Amino acid sequence: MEIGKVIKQEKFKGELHKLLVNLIYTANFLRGDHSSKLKPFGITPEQFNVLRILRGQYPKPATVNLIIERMLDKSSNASRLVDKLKSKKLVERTTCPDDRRAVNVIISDKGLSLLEIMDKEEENWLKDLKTLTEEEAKQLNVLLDKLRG
Amino acid sequence: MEIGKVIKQEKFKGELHKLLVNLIYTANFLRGDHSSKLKPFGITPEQFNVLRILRGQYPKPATVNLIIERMLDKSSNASRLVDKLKSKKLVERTTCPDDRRAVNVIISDKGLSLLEIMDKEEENWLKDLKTLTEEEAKQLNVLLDKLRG
DNA sequence: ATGAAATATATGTATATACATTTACAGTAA
DNA sequence: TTACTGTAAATGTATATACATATATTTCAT
Repeated sequence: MEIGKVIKQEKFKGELHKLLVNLIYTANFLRGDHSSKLKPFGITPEQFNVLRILRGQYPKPATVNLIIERMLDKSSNASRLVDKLKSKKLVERTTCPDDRRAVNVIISDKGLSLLEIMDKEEENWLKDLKTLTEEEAKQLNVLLDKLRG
Repeated sequence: MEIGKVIKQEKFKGELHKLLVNLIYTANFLRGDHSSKLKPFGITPEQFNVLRILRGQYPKPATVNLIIERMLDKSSNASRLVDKLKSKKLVERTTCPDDRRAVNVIISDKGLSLLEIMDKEEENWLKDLKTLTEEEAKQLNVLLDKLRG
């Protein structure tokens, strides 16, 4: 459905303005959707994001800095997110021997197997979202990249 | 910059998967940007959103329900947002005489003039984002609408 | 080696969010 | 009327977020 109809507000100052509204609405929509898919597994989208970053590094450790650098939402508090994941035993955290200010965070076996289960869930989620062709998705990616300048 | 480079993670399970990541990243990016533009005026993007909804209704009042229906982020607590705006004297709230469960919320003169100032700010913001042509923005809008199914 | 600046992470704290529950009222059927 | 169901908004509460600040180290200039 066209975004103007969705939010019952058809007045926009041009396509770019409409696009901002559309993007924020769509991202919230997707985040809510994603969030409810993850909920049964007891993790939030941000925690999921961190786990994936850690799996990307595995078996190398990641520092909190590396996590921040790669996170989708920079404003989240990576240190406390790691804390949460540690208390769920999904990651392990040790002080970095080379630089005692830093910490080495590594995804645990439990974390890896949780991600494996969730990979399948994500596939299903993507299937539900298959309203776009691969070509259209590609086009969207190009335009979003361009939008960020 | 291409999203894979931005988050230093080039492995995606296809364009659709990449798109989800790109959308969430881009929306966070825009929200952060918007948020910092609004900060000098002492309001958050969500409060701004509510003010705009109220201006759209003006001079008719809006109920909290109408606000929720039109908000970009449904999860926000509209009742408390209205509270915040009221304490800043940007809106007025009265119980609805026809239905004493409901409230009539209406944007105040102070709220209207704040929005007028911010309209100009938003124009500048949009100018900064003019990396897309009107045609490309239009195309993005169509694709986002399609994505939400 | 010593102190100043830079860096990595953690913490304090105010505010915001998510979600369940409550309160107050309205509509409706026996 | 009474009791039942539905609805609008407000509230309680646990958790999360934003942002400033603190702590512990490292680096670098002298």
